Amino acid sequence: MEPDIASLAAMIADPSRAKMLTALLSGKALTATELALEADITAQTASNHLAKLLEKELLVVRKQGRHKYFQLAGEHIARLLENLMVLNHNITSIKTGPNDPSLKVSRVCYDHMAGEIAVALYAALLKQEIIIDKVDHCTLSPAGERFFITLGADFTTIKATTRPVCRPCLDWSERRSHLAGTLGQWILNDALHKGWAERDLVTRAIHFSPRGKRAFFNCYAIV
Amino acid sequence: MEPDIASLAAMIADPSRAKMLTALLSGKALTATELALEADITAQTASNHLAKLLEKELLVVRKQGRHKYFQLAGEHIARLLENLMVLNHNITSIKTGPNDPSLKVSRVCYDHMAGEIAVALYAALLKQEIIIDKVDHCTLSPAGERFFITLGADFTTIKATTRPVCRPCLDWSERRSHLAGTLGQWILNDALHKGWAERDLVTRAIHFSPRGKRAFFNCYAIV
DNA sequence: CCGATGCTTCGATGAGCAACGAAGTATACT
DNA sequence: AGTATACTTCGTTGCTCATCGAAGCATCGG
Repeated sequence: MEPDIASLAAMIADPSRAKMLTALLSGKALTATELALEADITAQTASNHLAKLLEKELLVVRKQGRHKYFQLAGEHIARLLENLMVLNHNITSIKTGPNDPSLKVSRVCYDHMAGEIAVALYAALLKQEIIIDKVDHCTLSPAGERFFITLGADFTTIKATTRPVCRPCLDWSERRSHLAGTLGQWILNDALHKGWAERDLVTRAIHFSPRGKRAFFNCYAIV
Repeated sequence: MEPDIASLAAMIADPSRAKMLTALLSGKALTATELALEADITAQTASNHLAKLLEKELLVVRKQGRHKYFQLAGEHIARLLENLMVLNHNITSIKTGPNDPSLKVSRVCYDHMAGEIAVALYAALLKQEIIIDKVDHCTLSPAGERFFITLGADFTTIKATTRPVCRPCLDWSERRSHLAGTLGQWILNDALHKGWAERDLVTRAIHFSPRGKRAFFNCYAIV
């Protein structure tokens, strides 16, 4: 028979679990109590939910002393969640984008950047033909690879995984593509590493310093 | 705040609704009673579910006399459902593929082909460089377009929509890509039109005649 | 060791909601 | 018109499951 999509969807259908999952979209590993706080429930119920999410393999866990660090089981789960956001966003809301303005400008999407700046970056990379776009996918051009090497990117590690290097990821606030994949990951890490931006300690927001933003825009020729 | 993915997921989380939705993955428009039968529930409860699915815009409806024909609201919904299938499939079952052997061989996925044959077709198109694959996307090569024109394809209509012409769609039984998009749609319609295959009247299965299968394999050089 | 912290198990409570029977509305067939 | 068919509305029932309090286990810090 057809596979059982209901039980998987049910994992996301509970509001508390949904809150936990979206919190984990930050890519950070969070402890059980942090997730309980995030979802506004007690530790007991959170424990219950987390057990279910583990059983269905939406999450993985790493035990460290008396803490348990939970993470999304992989990019595929993150993609599913973002997919749901895009669909639901298109459906329910007139007002576009998140209410929190800093989330709208720049935020983390699993392990890469999303939001206005990320969408502008994607457009800039396209314009310079660093990446080549084909409706719903993209590739890195040879010139693009050279460009990133001059920035200090190490393509032996970027290409080491089975994950694609470039992947367009639909931005639920902008409804346009931004860059995911290992290269998207590298760009975020690089910007953080160079001190151009910092991750918010509680939300998914990414805060650029004024200088950092100028440097970032200059580096990638974002207009 | 973050968008509300829970309520959308809840639509799919109910087993009866999930059955209806998977039935509609056939791409066919089904009436309320047909869907009630499919989900093994009475007409009243089905009516209830369908109202919810309409409200959340997972379905669209066309009224025709005393019948109401329901369809998926678009390819985006179909993709979401197939995504869920892939994930759930990878997670829960050891045995790969559907139990029904004819579904495993060939079935409809919204408006294109899926299953063993469709996966073999995708591989054959790749090998002949009719389509160019890049991990998670693909494009039609110029030679490929000429090839399909000799088969009688009309690219003015194929390219008329905003939908991509080629799109890889992960096959939940084979765990490999098959071809979606308007070209995937054309291939299915063409095969049906030429009498190589017929759609099952009740399930999503596609039945190739022995001659039809030979002709299909020969046409696309499937090995 | 002992208290504090993080997480889990158990049992009870309660709310949400899927399900259906019964009755109502709309359309079609003759 | 009159009956059958398709779908909807209403009210009731009953089950599932999220929630939390209480108590338990594990780990850390002194």
